[in-house]
Amino acid sequence: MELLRGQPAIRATADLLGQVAVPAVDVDPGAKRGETPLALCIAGPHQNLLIAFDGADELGALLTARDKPLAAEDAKPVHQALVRSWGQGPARWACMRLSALLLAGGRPRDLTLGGLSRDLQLDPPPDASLSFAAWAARVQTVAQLVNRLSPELKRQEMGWASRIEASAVAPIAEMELCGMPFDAALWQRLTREAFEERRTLSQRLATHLQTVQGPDLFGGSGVNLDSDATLKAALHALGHRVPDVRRQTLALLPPPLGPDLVRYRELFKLTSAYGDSFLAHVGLDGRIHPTFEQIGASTGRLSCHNPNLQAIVKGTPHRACFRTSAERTFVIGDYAACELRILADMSDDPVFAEAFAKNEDLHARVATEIFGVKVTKHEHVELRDRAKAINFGLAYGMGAGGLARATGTDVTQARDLLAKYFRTFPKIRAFLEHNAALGLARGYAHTLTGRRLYLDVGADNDSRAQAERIAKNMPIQGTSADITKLALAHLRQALLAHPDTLLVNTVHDEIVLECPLPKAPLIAELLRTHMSRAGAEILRHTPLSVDVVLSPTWDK
DNA sequence: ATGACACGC
DNA sequence: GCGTGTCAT
Repeated sequence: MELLRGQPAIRATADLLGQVAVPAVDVDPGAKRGETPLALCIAGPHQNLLIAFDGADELGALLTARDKPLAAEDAKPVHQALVRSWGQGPARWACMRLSALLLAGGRPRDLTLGGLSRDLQLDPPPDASLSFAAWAARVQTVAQLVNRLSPELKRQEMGWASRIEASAVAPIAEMELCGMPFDAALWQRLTREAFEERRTLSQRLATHLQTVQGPDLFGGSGVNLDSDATLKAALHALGHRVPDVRRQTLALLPPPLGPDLVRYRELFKLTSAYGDSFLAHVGLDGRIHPTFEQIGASTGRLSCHNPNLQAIVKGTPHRACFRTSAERTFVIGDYAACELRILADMSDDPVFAEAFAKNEDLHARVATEIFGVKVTKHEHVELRDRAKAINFGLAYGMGAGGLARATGTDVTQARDLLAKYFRTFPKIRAFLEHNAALGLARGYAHTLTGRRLYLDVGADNDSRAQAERIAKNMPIQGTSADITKLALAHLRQALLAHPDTLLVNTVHDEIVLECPLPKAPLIAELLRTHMSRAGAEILRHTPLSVDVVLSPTWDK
């Protein structure tokens, strides 16, 4: 097969782009791993081109400057390869994987090219490693599949959700390339200190526990503090009848044993998850480059790994290791009470609506309504805490059991509290129960943009209750994900005019930018504008308020 | 491989 | 409720 280059390649590409609305593209496997790209394949359903990837800038402009999306089997790595070689990529992608994931709606499905071809009764694609011709045939199959998946998404009322996913590919792909600026030396120092403290603490704990167990061969206590089972046994031997060795349980033990054990477990976490394994993810540029899964959770939220930047402990020195250079700053945008505002919008509850319109302290307002006494951040704080626990529980789809665990009460009391809550907010109860009934009847829950999550409803009561919780919660959590993804897409386009400003991270309802210090106020306004605009596009009448913070480190 | 735990939202 | 990562079994 002919490998085109130079002017003939550009002419052929222009021809193909004129004939095919959404052509599929792919780059060679090495290019996806970050090596210099060798070859590019562009295909329509009935034609294909193979092009030598030798720095034809004109080709890049041709592919990325169009208003229409490009298609790919898995768009993110292709986008990254295009950005690495041309400094730019298209604004939207018709990604076969993401489309199939949306249609699957949380049900297990074979997302490979072969599997999807079989599902849609297309000819099985050949093995790409066989030849250039086989590769081109595969890319052609991608073009055919995307042509079939797109109308299916529309038919299932997921056109809006899929357009959001299509425009979130570029910002997410570019965020991975950017990474977060990171102070590895500081991290190393913190880890070393944690190791030291852990060692001395483990020696002190050994002398306490030794009294029952007796010293082992090596003079230690014989109790492996890192093993839940042995630690529990040792505590039983000392007469502490603990049900488990969770932090909350250990905290109740008398000093110095209790506090020491709590601190030890803390340090254990810090030295394992945050030790050298974390440093392995520092790139050659000194920055941390995680991997984002665009539809990582069944609700539509992103997931993050290697490392998981969504689980960095707040309020610890470790967080300050994410730090910009002196002449730059983070601009951190955070949706305030996002899930609750979505709940307010979707349920049309008047009290919630008023509280958010006036920007009141919602937890205090809810507590005042439920308990019939005036509650503020200072008066009757314990009542505010209980209201807050319910509000959070609702946002996360907790049942009475979960609420009891969260508040430290028994299930009866939790049920009581929930009943009181729903008497006070009948609209919220109606909305949640409507969602549960509709979800079970239709077999899926959905967000405001049409994103679906299919429920597997078993025969038993537990499985039914589980499905109901998901049906109540997914529309809220999933709509939050829709909004954040839409904001990422808007921001990516807006930041094309600010090449010195980078999109570096996102954590569910938070977006982190990095820019030069002098333009931080401008970027802060831009971040706030686009985040609230995304909210306004999806929610019907509840404004989303966005807290924006400027900081050289990643804390708020 | 799996369960327990701890972190985030 | 949804995730990821670590360790011990």
